[in-house]
Amino acid sequence: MAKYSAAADRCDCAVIHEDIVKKVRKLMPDEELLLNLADLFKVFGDSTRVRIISALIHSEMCVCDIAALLEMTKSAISHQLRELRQTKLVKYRRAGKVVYYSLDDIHVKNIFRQGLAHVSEG
Amino acid sequence: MAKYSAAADRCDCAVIHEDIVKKVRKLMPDEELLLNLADLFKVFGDSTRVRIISALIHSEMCVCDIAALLEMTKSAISHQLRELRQTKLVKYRRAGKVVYYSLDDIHVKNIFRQGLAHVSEG
DNA sequence: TTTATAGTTGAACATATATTCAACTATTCA
DNA sequence: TGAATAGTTGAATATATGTTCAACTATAAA
Repeated sequence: MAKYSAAADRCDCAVIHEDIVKKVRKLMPDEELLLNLADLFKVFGDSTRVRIISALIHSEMCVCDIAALLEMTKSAISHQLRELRQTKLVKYRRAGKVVYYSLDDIHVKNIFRQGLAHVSEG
Repeated sequence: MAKYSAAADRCDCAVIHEDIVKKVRKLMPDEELLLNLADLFKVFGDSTRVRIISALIHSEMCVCDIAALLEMTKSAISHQLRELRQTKLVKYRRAGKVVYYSLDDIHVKNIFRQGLAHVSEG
């Protein structure tokens, strides 16, 4: 997410409510934390990955089974699992030729369910 | 998110654990719901939008103030606010020339905080 | 009406990213 | 050892998307 570094070292308008801007600036989390937060949600923001997570909530699964379940190639699934691994949302164990993936975070389910509650009511 | 429709009408491997695949398939939410879920998280998955949400948690703000706070142009902010409007995560009211935005969903704060808890612990 | 400011919008551009394809590694079994 | 299967990986491709730019609307004040 390297944003365009050009131009935006100053906004193109006056601050209308300086007091509010100052107040909010103090209350907001660090820039870096918000970047990490956006990156976290970005991982959830893809239908393939969401479906993988949605599956792993119910059971540990191997790559082949996930591919069959989602009707996609092993390669496509494997690429997405790598992203989920790198962001530490899933863990894996190898048993012979088979690699089993499962959720690796207490927050994953909560974040997932919270989002699900939102879109379910919508 | 129109995925590549090509080829993927069948996975390129055998199902190893048919019982698990069948069981998980039954437990998973509808395809459409998961698509909506991914779209929801996608909105949170951008640093600019996350920063906007993070600001609006603390106070209603006008476009100019948000632009000043985030050191970005009004146009860039306005484009993102439109996305947040379309997904019904923010609402707005006009007062003269000024348009004030605020959060428009009980879930937004919860989803945000849940994610924040995750990245804060790391 | 004229001017100024707040905000919006569409197109263009640059960048990010998901899937495909082919080639590869790892493990099991004969 | 050789064949078969599970899974991974890098490059290429297609697509999605965030910011910029310029032009626009809306409102207020002179």
